[in-house]
Amino acid sequence: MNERAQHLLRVLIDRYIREGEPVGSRTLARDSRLDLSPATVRNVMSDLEEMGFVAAPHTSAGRIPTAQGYRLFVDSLLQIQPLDTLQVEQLRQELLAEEADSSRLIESASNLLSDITRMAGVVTLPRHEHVALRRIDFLPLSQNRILVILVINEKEVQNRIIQTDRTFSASELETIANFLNAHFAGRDIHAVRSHLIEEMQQTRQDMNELMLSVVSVAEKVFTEEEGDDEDYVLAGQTNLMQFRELSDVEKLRELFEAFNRKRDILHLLDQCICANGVQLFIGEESGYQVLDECSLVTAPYSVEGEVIGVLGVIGPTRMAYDRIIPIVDATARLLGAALNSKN
Amino acid sequence: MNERAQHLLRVLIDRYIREGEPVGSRTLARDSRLDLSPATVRNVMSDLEEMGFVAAPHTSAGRIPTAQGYRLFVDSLLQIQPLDTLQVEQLRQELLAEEADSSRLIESASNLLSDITRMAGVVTLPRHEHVALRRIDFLPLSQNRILVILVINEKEVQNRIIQTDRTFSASELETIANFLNAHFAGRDIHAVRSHLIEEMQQTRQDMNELMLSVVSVAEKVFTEEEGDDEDYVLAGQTNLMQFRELSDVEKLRELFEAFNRKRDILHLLDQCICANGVQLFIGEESGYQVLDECSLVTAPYSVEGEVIGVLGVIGPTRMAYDRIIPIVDATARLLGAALNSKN
DNA sequence: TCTTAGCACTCAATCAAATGGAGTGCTAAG
DNA sequence: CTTAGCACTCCATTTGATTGAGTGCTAAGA
Repeated sequence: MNERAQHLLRVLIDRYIREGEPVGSRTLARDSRLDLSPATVRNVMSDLEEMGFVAAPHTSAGRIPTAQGYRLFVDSLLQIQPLDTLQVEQLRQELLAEEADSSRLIESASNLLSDITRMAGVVTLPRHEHVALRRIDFLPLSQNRILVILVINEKEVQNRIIQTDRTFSASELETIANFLNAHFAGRDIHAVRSHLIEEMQQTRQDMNELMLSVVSVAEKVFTEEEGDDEDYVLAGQTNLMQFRELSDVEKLRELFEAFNRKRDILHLLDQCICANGVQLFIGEESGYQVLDECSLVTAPYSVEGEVIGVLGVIGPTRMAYDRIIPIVDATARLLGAALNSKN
Repeated sequence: MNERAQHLLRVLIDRYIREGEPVGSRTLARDSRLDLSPATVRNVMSDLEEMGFVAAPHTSAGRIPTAQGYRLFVDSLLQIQPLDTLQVEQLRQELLAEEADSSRLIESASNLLSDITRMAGVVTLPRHEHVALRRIDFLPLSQNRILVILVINEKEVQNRIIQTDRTFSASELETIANFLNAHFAGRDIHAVRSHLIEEMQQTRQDMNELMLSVVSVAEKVFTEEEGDDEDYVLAGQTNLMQFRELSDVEKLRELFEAFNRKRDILHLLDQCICANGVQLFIGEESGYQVLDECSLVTAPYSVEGEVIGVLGVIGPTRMAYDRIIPIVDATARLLGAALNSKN
């Protein structure tokens, strides 16, 4: 595939992204500034079509890029200029607009992505490789239920209600909490759990009742912690409704249901967690039919060098990749930094 | 307006709700079982149209109900049979499917509504008339920030990060927390606040530093508490995308944006809080253009006789009111009961 | 061998006219 | 008050014609 063909492909895609209409040979010949006749361009197009980079919606329409065409485009034809510092600074301002805990930050990031790209933004919740217990508290409720308040990773609060076999008094619970806090504050929560279980087995015989209670309660708490499935925050779904190429309500519905179902999208995002930079799924590349007309631009975000999540933008395949890619990239860095600074 | 006209209107609306197509005089004459000729029916229709209960999309189409027509229909023509105990029991099961705190209950309810009606479900967060402080805890973070954990109303946990003027040590914070817990546990949070402020003014001169700290921290906490704006949980938006009458993408987009904006919808829901039972907004009645093609069926829910929120269903004006109304009604009762039992 | 002009051809989109059918309004008679 | 009859309206669908953009192919030129 020669230089000229690549150039023409680039011009075609550029124009198609801007105008949204199939590009014919005459237009392309003019746009390319190559001083070629439409006929020659047609020959080139014919080749490109054979190679699968462009396609014609019908016999007498111009050509539009295929997913494969876009792929070549972003991989080798596209030069993306990184955002200048001013823009990055603006992004940072917006992201840090409010005094924010991590979950609010995630939401901000998602909104930010959708707002500035005018497409849908998505950010996975950060996964914690090691969950350090900072503090645990119990409050008795009625009917053998206990409200457990868990502070983890310095500043994240989780609470849940657990059901126990017997009634614990307030003072009992306080004792248990004190014990756990004294012995395990700062330690990894899974380590705590296994440690407790081990301890239980070793000292089974002479275990006092308190210890037993600690274990049984802690078990409950930490087990349920496990079930904390991964998840993401989506913003700007409605932005997707203004694109001509996504104007079929039924298709749109299926797309939105996929967003609600979350599983497929999560699966895709998971794949991006190991890419060390911006990664794209263009059209059918995703492997999910609902996303056939969409592209997903993602970047992992990390704290202290460790990747803890992925964020990205979802829009029609016909999107301004050169603009979107640096935005996603920068947002990922900023989010990582923000999560870090708030430690 | 005579008996016969009412009967015909009822039959027309019944049929229109089922079939979704304008009903002509011939069909209506047959359906009504009144042994009338189409011509007679036409005369009646003409009257009904003049009175504003039905309208013809165009000259040679049948008639469809107007908002006013639906209004008369639900107010005096419709007999809704309450759900039987079996169905109610099923509802209850689903609502209580999991060990749930109140926010999860709200979500369940919303999902439940959208699932069984196949439309959109909406539930406002319960507002707390009096917010009783059960427990307050502080954890120091870096940079003069403090993590505040607030347990209110026996079992709801809120946390926020506040910024203070000076650094508080862990032990200082503990002292403050102890003070607050000892003096104010169980009291209304607003009472606590005003009490603190009052105290501050009375003892301004000889106030010790601790007391000052307590007040300044508490002020921050309780002030921000104020900003806890009302909100709702929406489910099943996508269900709305399958209705023919809502198939215009642009309109749909506006509707969804209204859902995101929340303000207008909240305003509507607020109006329902004082109705003592199911309330409807049919089509234009809502006063919001985006809802022109929609109806909103709501019911307030209450705990211990006090209304604390509203739930409802949003769908096209052409909905099976006889089925929806009792569902909304029952769900409101069940949610109230569930919130109560979990006390 | 590559490029290009020329030409026939295809196909979507648009428009106009024709047709059918569902349903109405009106009128006059029962 | 009811109803049959009739003229009329309007939508929906089909059909055919027209247009224009763009293609593929071929043969001639560089």
